[in-house]
Amino acid sequence: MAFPGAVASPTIKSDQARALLKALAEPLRLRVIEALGGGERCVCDLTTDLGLAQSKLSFHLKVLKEAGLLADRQEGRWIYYRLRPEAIEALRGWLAELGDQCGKPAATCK
Amino acid sequence: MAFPGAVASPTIKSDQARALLKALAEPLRLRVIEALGGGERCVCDLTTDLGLAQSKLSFHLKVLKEAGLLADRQEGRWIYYRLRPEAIEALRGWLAELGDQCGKPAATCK
DNA sequence: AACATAAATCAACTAGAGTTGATTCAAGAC
DNA sequence: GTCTTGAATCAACTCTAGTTGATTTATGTT
Repeated sequence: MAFPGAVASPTIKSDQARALLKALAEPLRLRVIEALGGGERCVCDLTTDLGLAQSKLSFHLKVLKEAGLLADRQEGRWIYYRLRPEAIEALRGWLAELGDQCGKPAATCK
Repeated sequence: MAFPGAVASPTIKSDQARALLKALAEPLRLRVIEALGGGERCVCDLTTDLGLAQSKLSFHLKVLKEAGLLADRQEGRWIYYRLRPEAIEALRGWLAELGDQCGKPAATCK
């Protein structure tokens, strides 16, 4: 579980952020994310939409899900994946903190 | 050059975003970024601060620089690296767009 | 000039991430 | 029950990213 007991998520840890970054930093996975931007889709549709081998897509969906970026849902024999915008928002928050580190009253910060 | 002719940067492309994500998604590189959060430092200080082999650090600094996250400056025989907060900000902006895709009047978005 | 030091680069190696095709598992359909 | 289909899993392989130690380049010192 990527966000154990997380509801909103003002702060995530460095490790969680890294998992999100790593998951997003892959061309195919980014295409999957973008494809799911338009809404929930089943794996079968995604394979044809993106023109990917089934096992390949399955591998990347697993990575994205484990990072917390996707959620899934079963309906009959189809499995639907959808984006978890909270994850992206959490990453944005983390980046904001990272950016704010400098600009603080730090010693050598000029 | 990571941001050709970029000044602020309301919008970066998917490829640039991926380069940033990939660069940040590495434990050592994240440590470098955090170390530079306190301000500009020379390579020699970073090696001792982070306890890294020189060539190893040099490799990662190059990746970070090519992604646009760092800038460097020479002073005598020392080379100082500093954070480029614009890059982080650009990534945040890109993530915001990504998150906004859903929530739009898209067809199957429920 | 010779020497010393900071940092980048290179070649050889290692390890991890992604791919491939086959197999397995589960949920209908018949 | 058997058959079909959607999706996950697995083992073998490939490829890329990162590591290592040595070398090179550049700057400054003596």
